[in-house]
Amino acid sequence: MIDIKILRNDSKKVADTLTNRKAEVDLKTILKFDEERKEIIFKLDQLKQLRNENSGKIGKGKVDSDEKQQLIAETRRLGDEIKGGDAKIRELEEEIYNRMATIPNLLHESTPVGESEDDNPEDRRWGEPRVFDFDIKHHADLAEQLDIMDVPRGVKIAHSRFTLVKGAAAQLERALMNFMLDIHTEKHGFQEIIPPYLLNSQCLTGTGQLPKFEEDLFKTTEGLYLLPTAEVPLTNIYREEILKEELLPIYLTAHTPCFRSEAGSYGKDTKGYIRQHQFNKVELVKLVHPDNSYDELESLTKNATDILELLELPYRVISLCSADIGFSAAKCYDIEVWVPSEDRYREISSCSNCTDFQARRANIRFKPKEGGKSRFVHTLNGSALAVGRTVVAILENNQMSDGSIKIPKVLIPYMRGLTKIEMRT
RNA sequence: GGAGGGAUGGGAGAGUGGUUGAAUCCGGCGGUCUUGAAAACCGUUAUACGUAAGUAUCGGGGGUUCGAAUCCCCCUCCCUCUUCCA
Repeated sequence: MIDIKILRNDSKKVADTLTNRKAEVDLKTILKFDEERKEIIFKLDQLKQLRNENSGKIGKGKVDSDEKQQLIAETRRLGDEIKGGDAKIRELEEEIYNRMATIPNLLHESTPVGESEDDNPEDRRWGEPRVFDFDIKHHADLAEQLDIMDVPRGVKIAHSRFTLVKGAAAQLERALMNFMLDIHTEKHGFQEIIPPYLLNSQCLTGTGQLPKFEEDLFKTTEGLYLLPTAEVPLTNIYREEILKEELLPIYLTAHTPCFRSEAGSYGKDTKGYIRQHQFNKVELVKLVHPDNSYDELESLTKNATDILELLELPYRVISLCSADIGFSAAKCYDIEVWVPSEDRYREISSCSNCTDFQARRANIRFKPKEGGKSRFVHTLNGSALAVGRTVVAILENNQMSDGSIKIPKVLIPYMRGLTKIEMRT
C-alpha cells in the first residue's frame, strides 16, 4: 500500500509508476472518493459535536421536561442522519482501501524502466560456466537415471508438478537446507524461525499477495492459505506492532516448503524440477530503518550470492526493470544460476526492497529513538536460496561423463562424507 | 469436540448507561533535592483525521439509546475444566 497522501499531492508520480509497470489503476476515482469522504467527515463531525452537546444537556437535567423531550426528539433525528453518514463513510473507505490495495509500490530511481523481462540489465557475473567435453544431460534425465527422483509416482500421490525426491537427492536437498541455514545464522547474523505453514488472510494481505493474486495460492477449507514463501509469515511476525528502534535491524531466516498453484504457467518448465507446486526454500527477511534499506538490500543480495559462491555455482545478478519487478518491490535483484542443459542463467533468488509498502499494509512501525511519531519500517526479503533449483544446478553443473554427480566440497560434511552420487548397484 | 470464564492505555488493574479518553499502581520522560546516584516529592506520559474548533477509538463488527468501556447479537482470540491426539 502506498501512502494515499502521495496520491493526493503528486498523483502524476503514481500515474508514471503505473505506466512504467504496465499496470492500470483508476486513480481519478480513488481521488474522487477520497474527496467525498473528506467532505462527509467534516459535515458529520459537526453533527456529532452537536449531538454530544445535546446529550450532555439532557443528562445534566438543566432543561425542563418539555424542552427536554423536544431536545431528545431533535437529537434522535440527528442520530439517524449520523448513522447514514457513518455507513456512507464506511462504504467509501472500503472502496478506497480496496482500490489502493491494487496500486503497486512506487519504484526506486535506480530501478530501470523497461518494456519486458528482456530489458532487465545485468549487474554482475561470477564464475565461469564449465566447458563440458561430453554430451550433457538435463537434470531430469540424470535424476531418473540415478533413481533419485520419481515424477510419475509424485503425480500419482498428488498431482502434476509434484515430484517424489528419493535417496541421495533427498539427502542433498536436506544437506542444502542445513548448509544455507547454518551460513545465514552463523555468518550473516540471521535468527532462525520455524513459522506456521498455514496462514490467515491478514498475513497474505500484509505482504501483498492478497487481494490481487489469490489465484496463485492454495486455500484450505478453513480459510487458511498454504504459504507461497516464508517471506509472508516472517514479515508478518511483527504485524500491528510498534517496535523499539533499538530492535532494528531485525534479520530473520527460515526454511519452509512453499506452495504455489502456478496458475497460468501451463506448459512452462514441464520437464524437471524447476517449477513445482511444492518446493523448499530458505528465505531471508529484514525489517530495517527506512534510512538504510537500500544498503540492506545490497548486503541481503550478497548473503544470497555467498551461498552460490560457496557451492561454486556460476551466477549472474540482474536488476529487474519496471515491467518485470514484483508488485510490492521498489527495487529488486534477481540472482540467476547457470543451467547447462538450457545454456542460460535461470532465476534462483529474488531480493527485494519493499520499502514501507508492506509495512503500511501490515502496520509494522517503530518508535524513533529521538521521540516523535512512530514510522513504518522498511521490509526486505530474498531467497537464499530456492533449494529445489539449487539441486537442479548442482545436478547439471556437477555432472560427470559417467552420469554421476560430484558433491560440492562444502556439502560433503552435510552428506556424511559422500563425495558423489552414483548409480546404485 | 463439550462446559464455563475472560479481552480496558507500554505493563498490572479499576470502572455495569451521563463532563470516563478513561481511577490507581508500576514503568518511561522532565524537574526539585544531591558532589553524583538512590530515595522522596512535583510535573508529564495513547493514536488517527483536521489549519483549528472538534471528531473517532476500551479485541473486531453490528444493534438498542438523546447518550455505550458499561446493555443486546455475531465473530476472533486467550484462560480453566473435560475429551481426543503426534
